[in-house]
Amino acid sequence: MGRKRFAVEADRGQPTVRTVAQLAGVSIASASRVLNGIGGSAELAARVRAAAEHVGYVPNAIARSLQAQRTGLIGLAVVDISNPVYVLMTRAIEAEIAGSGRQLLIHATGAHAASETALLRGLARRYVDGLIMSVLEVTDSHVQELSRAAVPVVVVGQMPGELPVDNVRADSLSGVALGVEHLLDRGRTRIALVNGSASTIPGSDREAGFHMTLGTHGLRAADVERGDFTFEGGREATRRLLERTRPDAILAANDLVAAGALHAVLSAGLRVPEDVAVVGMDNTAIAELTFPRLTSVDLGATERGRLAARLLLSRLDDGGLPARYERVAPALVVRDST
Amino acid sequence: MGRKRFAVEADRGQPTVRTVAQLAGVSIASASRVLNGIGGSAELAARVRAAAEHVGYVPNAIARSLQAQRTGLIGLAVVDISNPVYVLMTRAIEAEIAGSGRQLLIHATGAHAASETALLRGLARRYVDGLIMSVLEVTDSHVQELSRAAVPVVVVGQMPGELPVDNVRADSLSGVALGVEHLLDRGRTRIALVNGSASTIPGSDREAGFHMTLGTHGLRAADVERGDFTFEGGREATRRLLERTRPDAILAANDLVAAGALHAVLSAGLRVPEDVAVVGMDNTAIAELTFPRLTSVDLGATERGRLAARLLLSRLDDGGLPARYERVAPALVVRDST
DNA sequence: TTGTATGCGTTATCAA
DNA sequence: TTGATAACGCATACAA
Repeated sequence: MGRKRFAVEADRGQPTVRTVAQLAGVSIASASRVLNGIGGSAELAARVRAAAEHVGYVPNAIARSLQAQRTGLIGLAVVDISNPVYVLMTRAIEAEIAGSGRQLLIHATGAHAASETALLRGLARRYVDGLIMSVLEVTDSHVQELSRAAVPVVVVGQMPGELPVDNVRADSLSGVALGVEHLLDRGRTRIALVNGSASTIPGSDREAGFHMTLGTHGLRAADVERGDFTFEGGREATRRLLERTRPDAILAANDLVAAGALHAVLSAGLRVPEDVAVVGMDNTAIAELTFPRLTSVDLGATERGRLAARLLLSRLDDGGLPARYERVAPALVVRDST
Repeated sequence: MGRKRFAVEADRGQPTVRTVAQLAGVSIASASRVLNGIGGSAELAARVRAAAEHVGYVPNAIARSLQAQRTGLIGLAVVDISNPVYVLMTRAIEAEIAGSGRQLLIHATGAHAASETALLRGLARRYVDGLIMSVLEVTDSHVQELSRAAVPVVVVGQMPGELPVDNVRADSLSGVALGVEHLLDRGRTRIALVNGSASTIPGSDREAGFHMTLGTHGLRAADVERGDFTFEGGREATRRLLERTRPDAILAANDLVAAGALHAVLSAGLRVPEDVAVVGMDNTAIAELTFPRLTSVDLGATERGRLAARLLLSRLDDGGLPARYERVAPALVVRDST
C-alpha cells in the first residue's frame, strides 16, 4: 500500500501528539501529559498548549480508545425507528447515559434479525463499551452472538429461556388486561383486537392476554385481525375487520396501529368513542396527536429505557454481576377515544 | 501438545490474533492473513480457523481502525429525534450508506448548539469516517468546529455565508409559495401562518416566504403566530391565533405543527377543510395519520438525505473536491385537509 | 507461502 | 518534572 504516499500527504494529515511535541520542543510524553492536564511545569505547559493550538491539534479518539481499552460510547440498537415509542425509550436512555459522561449512538437495525446479529458481530467488537438492544424477537442467532459479544449487552424485550443476559421487559399481558378492563368499565362488550404480527413475541403476548382477560370476565373476543405494528397495518387490518364485524370497542397493539384503526373507523362514518371506543398501547406522542386523542396503555417505555441504561452502567462498573431480569408494570392513560 | 500452555495464556481477557496464532502454532501475520481471507495454505488456514473458533476470537475493531485509518462508520447528528421528518432523511441516508458497506450511527444532539459542537469535537475525532449534520441553525461555534473537524462533514440545512463545507438545503421559500398558492387555488383568502420559532433559519425563511407570496398576489397575511416546531407548540399557537382571528386557511411550519393546528381547529368546533383548510410541511408520516389527512408541502427530506449521503461518500473517495451546495426543490402533496 | 518487524496515535511505566 | 520506551491489537512491507 502507500506508506510513501502517506508520508507525502503528511503535511495535510492531522497533527498528532508527535507534531505538537516536536513543535514545542518537548517529548511526546510531556506533550501528552500537558494535553491531559496532568503535570508539566507552567512554562513547558504553555509551550505545548501554544503548539497544539497553532497546529489545530485534535486527539485521535481511536488511538486513545485502543490504549484505554474503552471508548466512552454506548450503542443503542433499535428495531423500528419510525415507531415513536423508541423516542421515549431513547430519551430516557440518553439522559441516564449522559450522566455517566458517555455518549449514546443509535443504530437502526430495521427489524431484520440478520442486521441485528451483524450489528452484534460488528459494532460490539469494541466500538462501543456496551450495547442496549431493543428487539422484536430474539432468535437463535441472536443468542449465539450474545453469548460471545465482546461487550456487555442489555436486551430490552422478551427473551426465550433464561439467557445469562441483563434483560428489561414490558408486561404485555397485564397491559392488555388494563386496556380490556377499562373498556369493560365503559360498558363495552363487543371488543375486538387489532394486533400486529402474531408471530412476534409482543404480538402473541397481546393476543394471549386479550383472550385471557375476556375469558376471566366470561366474554369472548368480538373479533381479531392482524397486520403489522405500523399505521398502515392497523388501518388495513381494521378495514378488514369492519367488513365482517361491528365491535363497540377496539384494542390496538400499539399507538400506531390504534391511529390506523381510528382512521378506518372514522372513514367508515362511525363516531369515536360513541360508536367505537379505541385503546392504543405505548402511550406515545401519537396518542396526543390524533383527534380524538387516544386512551393508551403505557407499557413503561421510558422506565424500561432508564432501567436498561442503569443495568448497563452498573455492569460496566462490575462485570461480575449476575444477569438481572426486570419487568416494568403498565399503567392506563385515559384520553378522549374511550 | 502444548495445549495447556496456550489455554493458560488464553484465559486472561478477550482473545486476540496473538492468542489465535499461538494456539494454531503460526505467526500472528499468518493468523491475521487467514482471518482476513487473504493467502494461507489450506492446511494452515484450517488450523487458524479452528483455533479462532475454539477461543471465540472476535477482531478488535478499534485496533483495526487505528491501523486502517478508517472505521467504516458514518455519523448522523440529528437535532430533533421526535420529528418524523428525520425518519425520512435517516432512511434515505441509511440506504445510501449501506450500499457503500459502511454503517450509520445516529446521534441525537437535542437542538442545543453546545451539544452539537461537543459532538463535532468529540465524535468527529475519528470515531467516524464522516459526519452528516442536520442542524436548525449554524452558529459561530459550529463554524469554528467545522473548519477544524478531523473528518469530512456534510451539513443539511441553511448555513450562513459561504463556508467551504458540503451543504444540502431545502427551499423553504418555494415550499411556502407552493402551499400558499394551493390555498389560493382553493379560494381561500384569509390565510394565517402558524410558524415555529422565527429566530431559527427555517422559521424566518417560512415567514419571509409567506409574506412575499401573499404580497405577490396582492394579499396580506390574515395573521401570524409563532411557537416552536412541535405538536404542542402548534396547538397552543393556533389556540392563541383563533382567539383573535378567524382565518379560512392555516399554513403550518411543519407537519407536527400542522397536527397541532388541526387539533386546535377541530377542538374549536370548526370543520376541516370546510371552515379552515390546513397545510403542513415536510410530508411526513404524520400527514397520513391525522384525520382528515394533511395536505403537505414535501420539502424533499428523502432527497436531501440521499444527496447528503452521496456528497459525503464522494468526498470520502476524493477529499480534494471543492465544497458543493445542493438545493432540493419542494413539491405539493394534496390530501384531505384542503 | 510464511515469519519478522514496524507503525497506526495514544497513554502508562519506568529511569534519569 | 521530564524523557525514552513499551504496550494496546491489528495489518502489512519486506525478507526468508
